[in-house]
Amino acid sequence: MSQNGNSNVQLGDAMTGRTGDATAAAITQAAAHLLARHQDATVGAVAQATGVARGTIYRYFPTRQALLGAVLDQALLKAEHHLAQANLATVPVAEGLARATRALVALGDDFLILVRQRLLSGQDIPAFSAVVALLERGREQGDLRSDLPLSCQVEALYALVHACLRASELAAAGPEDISATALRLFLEGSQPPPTGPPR
Amino acid sequence: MSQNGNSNVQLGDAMTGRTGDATAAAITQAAAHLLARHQDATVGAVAQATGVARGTIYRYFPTRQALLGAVLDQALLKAEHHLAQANLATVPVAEGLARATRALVALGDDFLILVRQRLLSGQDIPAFSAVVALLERGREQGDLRSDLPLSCQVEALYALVHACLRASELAAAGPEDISATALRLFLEGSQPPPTGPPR
Amino acid sequence: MSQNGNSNVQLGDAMTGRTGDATAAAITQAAAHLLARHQDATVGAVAQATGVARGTIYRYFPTRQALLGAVLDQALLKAEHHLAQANLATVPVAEGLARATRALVALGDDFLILVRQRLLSGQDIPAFSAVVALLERGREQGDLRSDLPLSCQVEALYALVHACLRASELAAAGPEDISATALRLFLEGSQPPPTGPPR
Amino acid sequence: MSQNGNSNVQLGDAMTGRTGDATAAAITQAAAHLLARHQDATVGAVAQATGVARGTIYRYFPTRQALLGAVLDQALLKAEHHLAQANLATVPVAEGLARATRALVALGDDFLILVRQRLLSGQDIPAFSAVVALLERGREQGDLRSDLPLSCQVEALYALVHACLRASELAAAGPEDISATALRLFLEGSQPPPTGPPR
DNA sequence: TATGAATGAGGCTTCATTCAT
DNA sequence: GATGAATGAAGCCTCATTCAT
Repeated sequence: MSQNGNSNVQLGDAMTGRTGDATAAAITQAAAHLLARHQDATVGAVAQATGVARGTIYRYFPTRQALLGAVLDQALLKAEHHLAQANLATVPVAEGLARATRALVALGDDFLILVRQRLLSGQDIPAFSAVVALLERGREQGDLRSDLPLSCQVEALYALVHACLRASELAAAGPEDISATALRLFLEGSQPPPTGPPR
Repeated sequence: MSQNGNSNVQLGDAMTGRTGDATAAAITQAAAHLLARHQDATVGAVAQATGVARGTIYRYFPTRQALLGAVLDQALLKAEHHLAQANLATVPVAEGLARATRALVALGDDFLILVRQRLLSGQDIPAFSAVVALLERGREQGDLRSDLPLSCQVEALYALVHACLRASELAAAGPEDISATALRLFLEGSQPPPTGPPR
Repeated sequence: MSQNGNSNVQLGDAMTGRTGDATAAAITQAAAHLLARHQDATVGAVAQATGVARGTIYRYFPTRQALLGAVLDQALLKAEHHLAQANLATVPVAEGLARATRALVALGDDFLILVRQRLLSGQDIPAFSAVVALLERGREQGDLRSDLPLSCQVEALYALVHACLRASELAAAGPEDISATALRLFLEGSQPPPTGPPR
Repeated sequence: MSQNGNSNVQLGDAMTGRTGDATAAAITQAAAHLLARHQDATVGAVAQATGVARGTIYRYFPTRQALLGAVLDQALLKAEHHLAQANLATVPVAEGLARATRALVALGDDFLILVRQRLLSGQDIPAFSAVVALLERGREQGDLRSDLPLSCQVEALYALVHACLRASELAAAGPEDISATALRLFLEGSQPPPTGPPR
């Protein structure tokens, strides 16, 4: 599950009623927000954003790489959770694509992180395998065109979600609008609909 | 013309034997190649990729920022040149889009650099204004759907070119295939064609 | 009080045990000692003289210039303090000159630093304005000759203190001897006293 | 004679009528002017001030140190020449001091260079030995006070010449004024003359 | 446990020096 | 003989990491 082998401490602190995990979560969350924008955010910046001292980061994550790994793990976990809840394999392709797009948009920062990781490592993100499987099924069943490489369709979907996420950051659009736009661009493209206005 | 479209080796001045310009060009070219992939490429890495010592970089570019700026300027210049040659404003929208896509793909590394710069600065790249104008014209003339924000369509086009460039890096596809795929995904989307089986 | 006149160790905060101030003071002190001799002393040299790592310098002074500025500021502060305590304006000129000379000699390294700064910047050191005022008063009251430019007399006083400080560095003379010699050279010159041995 | 062992080439160029020494002299002259002000002037600055390329410097001086040595040698030579012409040993002390002061002032940049060198190396400048001998003779013959260390008097004379040279740089005074002022400050000090107004 | 001080490796930049033309 | 390109050693600075409190 964890592709980085990070297993955070999970000791309940009976005294203070505050778990070490709460701090760790705050750190990864702040880090995720920064890393979604600057892949080279410094440990000091993460500490400042979290509101703790630099040294505290190292109490929870032995190295910067470990922190990055934990952020990735958390993003993966969230992605897996969202996509698992979408049950992509059990619904028609059209409905599955709508759910998948909504799920990816809902990931927000974590989607950006995972996609960037994909770009850097060149490897597929395991958490997205359900999406790839959905596209494959769509091609087999004739719901999606199959005259273009699958990999291009995968990239296109991610890229469109990314683009709409970014474009909407300024436009103050809600997640529903974002995912709807991304999905329509993915399926129908930018040509005008052949007959009548788009449903 | 290479996939990068970089063909600026200007050796061969038998009179003076000056290689200064050639060295500067080699540096920016190597830097562009690296920066298209790692925005934080080291000056040492650029030097090594160019095959010169670190100090030599500073003969031509006083600071790292200056080097980055030169790479950007060169990319802008090339983009302007390619797009100007495409005469986008004088042809039908469909043909214009085909030309624009081919031009963007031909930019190669420089396209990646410009798009990343756009992402970081949040500002439009002036060299791409002809493309934006083309999309606007398409929307006005009914050649493109106008029920989605223009900015999303702009982002989508760039994102699809980017995605196809990247996807093809492994697939060893030629620029013609890349641009054709990007254009089809942009116009038609991933739905199967309405009538008859694909091709 | 040491020949350098540096006595700014401010330890002793038993509560917090903080040593930050002490480290900063140790750094500026070591830097002052080096800079009094080599204006181009390396940050590494300062670190070594202080007994800390190079990076530690940057905990306290963001840049080398900031360190130099802090050393200068400290020298100015000490000079102002010493000269203020001398009450030059409230005593006869002869007594004032004796006090001023002793104060300048007591500054030690800091005097050298300020004088060098004066040489480089070409501007007057504000902390020395009381000395200039004293010389002016002496000229007006007839206690000092006024047939030579004031600026030359100012320079002469500084130069003689400087010279005697330097000359005594090898001769292991105490500050009293140094300031007495400088004062006599300044007032009486090197001619033999007209009648009888010098008092 | 040369304390640095530099013996510059002295080949007459029959073709061009220009000796290599002319270039070397131009370089040392420019270097002397810069080094009198910034002891850390770069080779590039010297080249620019001379109006030649950096590489040309290295045709005449194998290293930066060699160039500095040559500048020093030239300054020493000039000092020896000026002081030898002054015949200090053959005239009364009073006249000797006047001549010595004029000679030192006449050295200009070279005086500054030699004095700085003295300060850095801590060793006496051989070219100034005639001045030291003159001061010693003055002390023995009762023309100069001997109740202060000789070294202080030596330092004082140099310091006063230095101070007056510097003070006059702004005041646009001629060498005669400068040396007269320095000499009076050295001999009589800053006290008002005992009887009657100064000449 | 959390903090802030300290460290040192590595990146940017300058500049003395060498080399080919 | 003169030039400008190229090099590499150091110096400045940042930042990941360790340590003492």
